[in-house]
Amino acid sequence: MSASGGLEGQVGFLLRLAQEASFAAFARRTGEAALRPGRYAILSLVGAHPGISQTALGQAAGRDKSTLTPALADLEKRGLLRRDRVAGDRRSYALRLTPAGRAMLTRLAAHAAAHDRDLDALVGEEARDAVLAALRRIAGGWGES
Amino acid sequence: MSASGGLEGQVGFLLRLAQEASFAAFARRTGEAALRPGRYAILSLVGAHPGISQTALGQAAGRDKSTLTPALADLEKRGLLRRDRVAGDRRSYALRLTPAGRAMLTRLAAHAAAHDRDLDALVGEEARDAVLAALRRIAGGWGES
DNA sequence: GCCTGATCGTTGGATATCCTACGATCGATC
DNA sequence: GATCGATCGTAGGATATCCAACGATCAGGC
Repeated sequence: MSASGGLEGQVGFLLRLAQEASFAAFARRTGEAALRPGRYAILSLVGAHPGISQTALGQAAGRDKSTLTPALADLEKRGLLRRDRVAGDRRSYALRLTPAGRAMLTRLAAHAAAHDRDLDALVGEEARDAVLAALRRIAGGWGES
Repeated sequence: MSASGGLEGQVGFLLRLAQEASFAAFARRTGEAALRPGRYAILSLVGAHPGISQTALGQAAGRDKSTLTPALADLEKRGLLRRDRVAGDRRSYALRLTPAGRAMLTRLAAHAAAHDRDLDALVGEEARDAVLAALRRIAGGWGES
């Protein structure tokens, strides 16, 4: 970009392209036609925090809580997750994976590990830590170390 | 993520968070309430390639051509860009910035340079090149070097 | 107990994305 | 010149995103 010529134009643009390419490669790898954006993150987070609320899940996922409404409905409909009302607080749901959800998460996690190795090959194991650290800083206060 | 535990879960997730944070910071910096996703990229690319077609622009921007239709209509409506039919090919438009569009691009480019320096401060000048190279590789065949 | 402010999750609306298909147009072939 | 395949850009549809506002519910203070 002759007019801009800076890192921002490039890093912002590259971040977007890299994010889309990474997700597309991951989706291809899983062969999961129904793998939609955020599903793996949701399954991972709920798996790691059984009983988590939708508000807390949204915060952990970096997504608006209203974005989760249809995504959770989809996962529930597919039998991968269930929502139970919280005792003593009829406003809230406790989210938990079903056995099918755990099985799906296990499969996706295996694909994620393989995807991880592909990314290592792309980026180089040495640069990996630097890239992760840089992304965390760019993301801002996320997992600061 | 206890279940996943891999780079993919993290790098994919981090790429998304980093991309959103970078754009949000850039938008705040420009103070341009009307700065919407892709506008800067479009202005930059059209500025650098006067006469470019919508199809070529979509390819350069990494966006579907149908995504550009409303974005270009918006920029045209705001008087920042104009679309002229191509002589000898009534299917195509030649895209060009207007003087107002060039002025807008100049302002945004200045903000982009400042944003660039902020990113340098976040990432560290030394890591910068490594990060850019890594993002290019992850993005796949984009500006391979 | 009643009142008030806060919270949870949903809904509606606006915007952005891609995919498919379409009409208009072009280029090559006969 | 007519035909056919390809291209350009648009439209429709589906999905994902966030923001604001809402109804139901909860907690704290009086």
